[in-house]
Amino acid sequence: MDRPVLPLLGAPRAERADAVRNRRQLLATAREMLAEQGVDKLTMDALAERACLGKGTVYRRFGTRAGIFQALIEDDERVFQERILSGPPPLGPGAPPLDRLIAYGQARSAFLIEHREIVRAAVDGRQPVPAGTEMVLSRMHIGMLLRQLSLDVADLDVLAIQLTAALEAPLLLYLSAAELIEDAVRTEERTARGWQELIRRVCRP
Amino acid sequence: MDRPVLPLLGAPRAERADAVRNRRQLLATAREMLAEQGVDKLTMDALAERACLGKGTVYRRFGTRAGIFQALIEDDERVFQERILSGPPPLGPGAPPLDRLIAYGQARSAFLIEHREIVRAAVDGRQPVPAGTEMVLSRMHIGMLLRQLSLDVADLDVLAIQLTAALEAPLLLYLSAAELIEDAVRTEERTARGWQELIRRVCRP
DNA sequence: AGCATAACCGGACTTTACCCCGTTTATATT
DNA sequence: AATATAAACGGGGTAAAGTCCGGTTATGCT
Repeated sequence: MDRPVLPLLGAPRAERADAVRNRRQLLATAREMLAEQGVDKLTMDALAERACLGKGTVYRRFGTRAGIFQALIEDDERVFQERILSGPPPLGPGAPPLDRLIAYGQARSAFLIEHREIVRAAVDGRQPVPAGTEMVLSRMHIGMLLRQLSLDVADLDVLAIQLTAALEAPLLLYLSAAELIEDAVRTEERTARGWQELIRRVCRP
Repeated sequence: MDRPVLPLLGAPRAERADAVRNRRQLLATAREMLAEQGVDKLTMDALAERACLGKGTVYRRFGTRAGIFQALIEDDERVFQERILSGPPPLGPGAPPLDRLIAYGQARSAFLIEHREIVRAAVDGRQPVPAGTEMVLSRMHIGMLLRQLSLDVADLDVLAIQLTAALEAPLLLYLSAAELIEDAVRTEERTARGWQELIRRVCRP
């Protein structure tokens, strides 16, 4: 008569059905508003009202304004992650780690540029714990590929963080919005080439 | 009888004396509050009141909340910059560029860790033009040293941005506040070693 | 099915960033 | 010294973020 121990410690409990529905509803509405009016018209009040829900609900779901954008990105990241875990090489498995690493960086920066508005809005200086899980994906994947390369490096975790930062931060923090908007294509090209060269240099035996 | 053309186009005019005094006053007050009560008790109203100035003044001086922290950092950066421009080697001039590059990264990460609270508060996701001038210093200096190394690299500017990001972003975005607070010393060591190794690898002939 | 309870919901309330514009003041010119 | 003017000041006003808590509802157990 012991209960099925599925909530295996740590998964406190499955999300309630109405909660799931509301989250979907909120994310969908957020995307609509984003498409129609841009990032800064997306206020918590407006979102709640348009989704026909209370403001409290919005906050319980996402915690903070930046949290909404983090959730949106996580959502988009799922399909991106598919391409990495089971898509065709060199992005997916099958190619040599070095090629995958280069391909990953190029795909990732394209992704970040494509979602630049959301991605930047997800950065929140006030939260003590930095941003969201955004970079976890990159850090883990880059870390894994680095491990496969068996480089002679003392602290692979630190290297993974540094490379992740080199890949993502220019688009999050350092390139001016103007550069990204006016000439996204050129920026993407330079970034892609730069990444390739950086990785080649770092990973030389 | 033509006026002395000192405001040489671009320096629209010298700042008025009272404005200078008020800015100093505000920065000093901000530091006091920061030391006493931490970052998030530093509100615009509280700062204005404590400095015996109007709110409007605060905003004209700094534009935004994040702007205050950017100004504080810029202030601290001046003495840091001295060490680089005219301090003893290897940080200052005189040492080979590779050594200076490594030394710079280590000094810079120590600086960022020491000022972690302010630095993070200076990051503002809502402003379209990224952060402040914070990273300009790093990008320029790293760019200069890279140029001196005459590496065989296609796009040195991109490399400079990437390395700057690898240096700064972990401390701005990616390391959790917990790691930085609980074990700042260890974090600093790992970062410093990691930087050294990264630079060595990137700059191999 | 009925019940206990934990999770969820809503929206009024508080706090805070940021704007605006009539008033005051420093500075350059005569 | 008097004056013109551009800049700086102040503080009340707006809108948006984030908090709270009494009422409601889904879910698991009997």
